[in-house]
Amino acid sequence: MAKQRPGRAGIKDVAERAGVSLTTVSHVLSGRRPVSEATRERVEEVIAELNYRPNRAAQSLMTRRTHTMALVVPDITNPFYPALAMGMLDVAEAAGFAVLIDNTHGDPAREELAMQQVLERGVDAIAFAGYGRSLDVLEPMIEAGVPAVAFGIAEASAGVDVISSDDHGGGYEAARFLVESGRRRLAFVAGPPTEGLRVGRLHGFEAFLRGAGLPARVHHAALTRDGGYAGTAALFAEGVIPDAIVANNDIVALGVLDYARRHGMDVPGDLAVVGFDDIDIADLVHPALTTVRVPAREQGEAAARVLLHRLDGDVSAPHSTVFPMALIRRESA
Amino acid sequence: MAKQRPGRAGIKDVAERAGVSLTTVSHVLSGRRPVSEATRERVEEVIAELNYRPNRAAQSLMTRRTHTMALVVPDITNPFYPALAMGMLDVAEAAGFAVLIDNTHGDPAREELAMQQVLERGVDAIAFAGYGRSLDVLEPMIEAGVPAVAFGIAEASAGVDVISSDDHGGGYEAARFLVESGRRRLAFVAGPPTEGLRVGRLHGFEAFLRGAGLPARVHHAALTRDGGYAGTAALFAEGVIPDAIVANNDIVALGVLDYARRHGMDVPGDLAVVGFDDIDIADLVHPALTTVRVPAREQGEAAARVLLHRLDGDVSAPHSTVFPMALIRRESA
DNA sequence: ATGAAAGCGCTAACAA
DNA sequence: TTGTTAGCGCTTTCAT
Repeated sequence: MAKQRPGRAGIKDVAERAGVSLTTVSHVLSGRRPVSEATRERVEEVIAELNYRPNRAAQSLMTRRTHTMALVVPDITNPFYPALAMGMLDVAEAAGFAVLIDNTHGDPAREELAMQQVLERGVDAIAFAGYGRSLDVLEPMIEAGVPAVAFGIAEASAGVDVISSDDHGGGYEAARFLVESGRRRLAFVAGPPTEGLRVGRLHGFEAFLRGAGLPARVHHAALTRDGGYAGTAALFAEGVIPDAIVANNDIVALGVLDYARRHGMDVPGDLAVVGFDDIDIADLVHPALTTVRVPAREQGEAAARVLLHRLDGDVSAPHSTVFPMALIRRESA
Repeated sequence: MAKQRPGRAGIKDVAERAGVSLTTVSHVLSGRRPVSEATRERVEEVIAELNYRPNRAAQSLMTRRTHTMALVVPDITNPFYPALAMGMLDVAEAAGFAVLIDNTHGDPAREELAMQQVLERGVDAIAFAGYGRSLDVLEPMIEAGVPAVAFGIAEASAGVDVISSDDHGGGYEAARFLVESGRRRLAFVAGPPTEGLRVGRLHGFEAFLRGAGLPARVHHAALTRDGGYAGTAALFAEGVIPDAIVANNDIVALGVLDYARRHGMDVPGDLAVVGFDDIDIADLVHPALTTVRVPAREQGEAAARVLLHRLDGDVSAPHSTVFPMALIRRESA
């Protein structure tokens, strides 16, 4: 009777074969209403026999739920995001949700496109990672009542939950660690001064040193390996020779290491180096990089959990979850 | 009149407001039947006014198409897959498809679950990457008529297209390059002999040397950094001292580099080292690793394209696409 | 060139 | 505990 793609059984087939109504079958599946043990068994038998699987499209049409969430990232190729994605996938899938990934290349136009998709497809919730820009893109989600979380922004704003890591604390700890291991002439290779995101790292670093009554030298450079090299060169060229350098991220730290190697310095003997992120390569380079780890996987898990809660009816005020960063001691400091 | 989630307009609203029938609106959207210029304009106006977006679930119910493909990978955290994913995402999205990513952790149970999902959700096509195991998991897809492509398997088999890279050629080129740059005592640190996948690299390596009348030493070790170290140690311990080592992948090559550094060898002076994959870190270590690049992004793009073709009605015999590998010359050889 | 009407496969009042 | 019935928002014959 049901036609679906030949071979695919429909709820109608099940009902017929089991000698019950559509409704009953629907209810043994959803459990939203009591069904006698005998009937349930019979139906379940038939379901197995026919290898019946409900059609999600039809379900969604009625329930307005797709059991799908979207993860929007600027660059899936940046190792931070796969780690985050894995965390999100694991908890989402465990809850029966599928995850749709969108790669925007940081392009605002594609970000908006992603939002359109979410709306059209009836995606139930969205996790958004941009490059530190504002949350305006999420406006349509809020309007449509689609639960949303954003990564990396410190403040939970109107309608969106926020997941981030404690950059300030990480910078603070890095400085503290260095000072406690005897360093006194610390410097920080930061990103361009305009870069709004991740300045917490620098601020935390400065905060500790201020408290310790030690000077904090800072050089702004590009957030690249070359930037790290150049920044270090600048630091060594002008003023006091540093005995420890904290880099804004691991890639930059690699540039610092390059400089040290090129100039025959011993790391960590002559110069201690600390990075941020704990990217995969951090423990593969030589000397292995001491770094402040940002919990990517955990953020992904948290995002999925928050979203799941919201879908479960949690309507409390938007929440901000901040993950502590952890100093990973390796060889470079 | 239409109720949807308050604020969301339905096709009915558009029809009413434009003073035409549902049918007409549907057709200006799909273009599947001529509509007078005047009507089309009016309808499009209203669509814009109401910010109308068709409901995909309803569409799918009729058309049996979700404009969604699934990408199933064993470990999204392995840098190869994000690159592949990005390629796939870019071409899929350009064609109006969304991509659902599944991370199986290489677990057969989760692989099967992914297949179930694909079936239930009516995903239109699937790209599958396993850990070199058989394609039996894809059986349900073939049965259901869902276009499927598999990565890394050389032979296109019943019902599934295949995308892979030319491991044999890569191994061959690595050996050739080394010999042409004057090396004569080449060795290969391979994975466990049981490992079916990626032996092409070794075979290609051996093939060239055989042709060149040169001996090919091989040591099997774990496919880890430590494995690379141990394999190298073994090679140096027994028999002729090699002047060039090709490692089964970059991580293993890192282990080789470790050994060289530890024993005060100059790379590439005393020992040339070549890896496989060109993972991100390859050009970040010191010395920067010469490696044979496997085209991850390209494979993802190709997969999406093949799938799109199949969905377009291409019913030719399953095809196998093999991408050439490219030797990336850096400092280690 | 346009409309009316019949579903797609399912859920959810409302009855019994 | 179970069944009847009316849609969900859209596409698609079949008429006009």
